[in-house]
Amino acid sequence: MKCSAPPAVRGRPREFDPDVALAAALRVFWTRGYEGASMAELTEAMGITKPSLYACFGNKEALFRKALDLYERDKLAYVGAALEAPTARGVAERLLRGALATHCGTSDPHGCLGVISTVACTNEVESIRAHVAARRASSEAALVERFKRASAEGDLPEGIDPAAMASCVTTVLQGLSVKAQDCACRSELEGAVDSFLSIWPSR
Amino acid sequence: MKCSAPPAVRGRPREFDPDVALAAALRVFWTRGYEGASMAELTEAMGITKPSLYACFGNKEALFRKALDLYERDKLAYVGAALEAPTARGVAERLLRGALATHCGTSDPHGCLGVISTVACTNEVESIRAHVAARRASSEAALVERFKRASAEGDLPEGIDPAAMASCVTTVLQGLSVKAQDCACRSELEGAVDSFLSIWPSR
DNA sequence: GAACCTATATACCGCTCGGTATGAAATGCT
DNA sequence: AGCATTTCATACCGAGCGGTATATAGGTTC
Repeated sequence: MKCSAPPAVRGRPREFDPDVALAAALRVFWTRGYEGASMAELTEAMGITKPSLYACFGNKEALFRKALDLYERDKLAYVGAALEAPTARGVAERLLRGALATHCGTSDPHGCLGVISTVACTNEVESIRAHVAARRASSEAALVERFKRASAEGDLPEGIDPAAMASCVTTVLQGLSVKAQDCACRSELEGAVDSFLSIWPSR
Repeated sequence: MKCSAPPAVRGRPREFDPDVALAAALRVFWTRGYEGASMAELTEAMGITKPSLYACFGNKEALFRKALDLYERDKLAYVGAALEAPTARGVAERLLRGALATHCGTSDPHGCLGVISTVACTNEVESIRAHVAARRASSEAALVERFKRASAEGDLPEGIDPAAMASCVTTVLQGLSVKAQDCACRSELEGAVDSFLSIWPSR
């Protein structure tokens, strides 16, 4: 088997890099939401024409799903890393600070693409909502497991229900995403995060 | 001056009740968001035709603003009432429980119309975002003042910044609105609220 | 070079969007 | 009765939407 080196493509070679184009599409979806992003805006940002987009990515929904994959892989990596913090409080702090950095930074659009998609998508694109909801559910389930472990390790006070506490943390995370979209000032959100962490129950 | 009793309207009388129609429009906006609500869906839900809608309410944006007024008057009354609770914790609890009842009930659409409008509105309808943001800002400012008073009264621990704590509470509120839209199960959100209140700093 | 394959560019499709012109129907005023 | 005025119902408007047909340009393989 010698199928490597030059991919040996037949026909005219593609003039754009799909990864670069997908990253550009992600920024548009992140800024406008799924329905707010028009094909015209997408193609312009990606620097390609509509037939090229459809040939390479399928259709708008398939493009969005690929963008969502990229988003979770690149921008939501902090979530997985946060779960490995040694204490429950450390997990919460990494999650909240990571959300602050990701959704309220200077180089990327503000807010969370998942939240935007969940809140904004209506009518026909319910499949996207379901897709995003499923991912979030699995992410929250992992946090619940992590907090159950923390509870067993005596890392959370006995009166605290791990699952409810995980739900509380994700609630704050999603609230931060909403506020990041219109407040624009990171300092206020940092205050909210600091407050939440300051009332975190000590073991 | 005898200008009362019969309004003495000239011309063909209107065949629908604007208040009822506006309430129906509110439900549509609440469910679909501003951009997701089409004029066809609105007119059908309101039981009137498009010319009647435009004659009575102006245009889609004006209709939305009137619906937003109705929403805040009818559905967000608990916010003002919450501020009159005797303690800061009581204020927070009334706000959170009120949000739960309003955004996660059985008779109304789930989620918060303000959050939906902020997150979903893109492009041209930025004026609506600004309008909603201004209202939320004034609401949050009132909460900050209330917490400052609580702090002065020794109702909040000294290490807690009232403004940051207010921001934290509104963050949770908005997070609840997001979760209410896709989780559907109120019990989980009650757990999040209970957790938050259970870690509330005692004076 | 010829055959073949694939990406590009342009123009176009049907559809839905928010918004409106037009004429008929229903009331109060005189 | 007849007129003025306002609402109602139907049909329509231009614009933008997601998606595509067609033809040309740019490559590899033989």
